[in-house]
Amino acid sequence: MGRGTKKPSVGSGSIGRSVTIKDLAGELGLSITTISRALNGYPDVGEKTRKRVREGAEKFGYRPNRNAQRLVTKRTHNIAWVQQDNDRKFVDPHFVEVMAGVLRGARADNYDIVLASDTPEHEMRVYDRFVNDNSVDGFIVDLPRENDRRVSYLLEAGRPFVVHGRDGRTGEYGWVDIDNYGNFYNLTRLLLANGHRRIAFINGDESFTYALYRHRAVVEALSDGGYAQDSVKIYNSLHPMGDAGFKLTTQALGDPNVTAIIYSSALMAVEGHAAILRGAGNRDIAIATMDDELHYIDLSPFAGQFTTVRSSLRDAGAALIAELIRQCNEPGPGRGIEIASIFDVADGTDSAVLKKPIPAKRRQALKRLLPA
Amino acid sequence: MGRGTKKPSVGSGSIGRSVTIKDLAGELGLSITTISRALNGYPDVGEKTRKRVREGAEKFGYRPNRNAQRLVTKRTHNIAWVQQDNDRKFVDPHFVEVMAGVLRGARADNYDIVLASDTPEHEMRVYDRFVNDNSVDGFIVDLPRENDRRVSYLLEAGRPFVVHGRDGRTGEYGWVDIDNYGNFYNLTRLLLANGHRRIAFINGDESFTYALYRHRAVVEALSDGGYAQDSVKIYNSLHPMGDAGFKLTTQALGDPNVTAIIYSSALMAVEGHAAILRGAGNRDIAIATMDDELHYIDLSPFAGQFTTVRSSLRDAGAALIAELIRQCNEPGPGRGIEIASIFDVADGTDSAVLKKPIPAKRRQALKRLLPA
DNA sequence: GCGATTTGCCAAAACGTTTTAGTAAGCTAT
DNA sequence: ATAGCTTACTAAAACGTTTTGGCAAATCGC
Repeated sequence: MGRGTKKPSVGSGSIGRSVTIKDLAGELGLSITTISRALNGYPDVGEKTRKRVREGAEKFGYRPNRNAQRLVTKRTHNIAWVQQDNDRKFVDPHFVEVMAGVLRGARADNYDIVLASDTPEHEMRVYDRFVNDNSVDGFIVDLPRENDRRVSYLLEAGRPFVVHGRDGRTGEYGWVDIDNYGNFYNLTRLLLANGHRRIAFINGDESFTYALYRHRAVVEALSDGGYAQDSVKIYNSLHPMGDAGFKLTTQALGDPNVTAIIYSSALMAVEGHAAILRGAGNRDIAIATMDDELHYIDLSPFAGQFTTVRSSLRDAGAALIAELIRQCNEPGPGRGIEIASIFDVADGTDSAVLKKPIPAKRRQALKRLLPA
Repeated sequence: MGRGTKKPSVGSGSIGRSVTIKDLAGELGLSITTISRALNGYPDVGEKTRKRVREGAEKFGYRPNRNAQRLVTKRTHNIAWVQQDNDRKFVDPHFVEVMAGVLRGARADNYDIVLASDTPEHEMRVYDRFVNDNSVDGFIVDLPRENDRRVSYLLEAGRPFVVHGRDGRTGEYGWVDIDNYGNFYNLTRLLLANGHRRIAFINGDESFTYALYRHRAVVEALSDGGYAQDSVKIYNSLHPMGDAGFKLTTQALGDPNVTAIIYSSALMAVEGHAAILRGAGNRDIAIATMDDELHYIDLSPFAGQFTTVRSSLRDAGAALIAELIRQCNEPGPGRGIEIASIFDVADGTDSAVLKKPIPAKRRQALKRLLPA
């Protein structure tokens, strides 16, 4: 018995059933317990036996069935990442960059990413499914809004998750973010200090916190410096990519007094630059932009021309998955991680103002969630 | 017995173990067989009972453990998609668009996408892992090269897979592709017929078949029409995004006789357009480009100005997953699916030439793999 | 040389489903 | 009334691992 109790696998074998731990145990004359414990590094296996098992596994092509492992260990080594299937903006190209970092980090710890999408109305049922069907260990949450329902849900469900960005709530949860407020506060101060009195700010969709905080930062930099609120005019690109930079820049240039434009994304800055060349080639417009180090938008030709705040989205992705895996391994609340940003000011720009700290009361509003 | 043989779940319950089929069976006074068969639509369950089970499942929040299901059914409803972690070009932004289509299609059939990456040297070990550990039902293969090793491997392994693009081999495998050859053959003919005698072609990385076939098409359109081979100069952007369009366009404009530029991607066309405005604003350069309907590059402002060949990458993604799921359900060889493309010629362009078919011998070379 | 400890291995239970192979009860036709 | 059929349910096996608890042999201390 044992051998022969089962129909022999059909045909060429390439598609036949795979070799199981029982097969390997049979071949090596060992128990399945020993195979399992040998392969999983338990100390109660002799070194000779362990070697024999390793070689046998290699020779017979034994690969543990992932589903059986998951069933018993209750760990899947899978992380869910749910995208909104929104007709206007399905997935942001910035997402690709974050994902590159996430995938690289995941690989190091043998995790995979499970991607799914649903419409905004039904988005939560995907979380519900993943929370309840034991198919993932944790979640990545993207593009948070204030008091994001996904965060509330996952906090309630008690599952590991990390947010890329902050959702503004008080209380502990895992996030990875840059200092959106500080960066745009400083960018605004910098332009003002350099004499710009009419600035356009081409921001993203302010229903997302990253854009909301940037907006607040710009407004508060004005009031803190005693400048008129109409020193900055804010344009929003709800669809933050595409020709938005081009169109909104053209619109902004309609005001002949504008001398500087701040962009929320390098993608828009590059398009905006084209619009400036086309529509206002004779005007000298200063460009300041967030630079997420999108690998497919090379800003190097504009070095010295644009003022940039640089922070790698790929690094953010790596930090996201690292924190998430940490949460999967050690129970307890999630941690917040702030990623550094680096200023590169355009040639001829006086950057002395950057050395002055942002007023404490201002910082506090958004810093309160930072780890101690 | 039944009730009480198990420790009650601890505390608040939110993080407690989830309700199993056995729990539900106990609550409803039915066997687990009946629960399973009721929920899975088997006919040998009374309608009253089925209703009671459905409502009970809802009430107690029963969700089948996915890993247990997968273990016994040997179907995961997961599809693997492996990305190359290549420092230069991790993931192409076009990828996002395809993924949007794939995710939407996957959702309809309750599939999820499992994403992983590895370096080019180790790429195959990821396929090896997925082929052998029972964690996915099939594969999506991206950006094929000629005689792609991934295709060879999966064909050998006998696993369902679909290639986005063709790898040039004879023999049956699943793919979804546009007619790269035909589209660029026609684009070239069109420009030649409209009097352009010096054309720049800004192509992608020709180690990928999509770009290779486009190159061949352009060359053969010249020879078929009896034009000198130097009527077209080909530039390659190994890194097909970013400022490549800008730089290569600037380079192409160095030849004062150039009157038309063909782009392999709208992303480059838009950048190239900026370069033309900047560097050759006074010259009249015709632009023709592939338009993949990238949602974040809106070409509508250029309607009538650019000649485009349009085909939705999102639709391609939907076709990819549909064919893959078909393969998972019915054994047998994969099918090839060609996605339609639509020409929109720039205002004032004579498009009569497009009505003439491509010479049969030309078509044949690339058509041989099409389904009958 | 003998009891205690350590080493190296294993049988069986458990994980949570689906599927197989029934069976008992209720009908139907004669 | 009974053989046969249908309906509605179920016990038990199976999927392929990990983990628990144990046990025999080898080693150690003295």
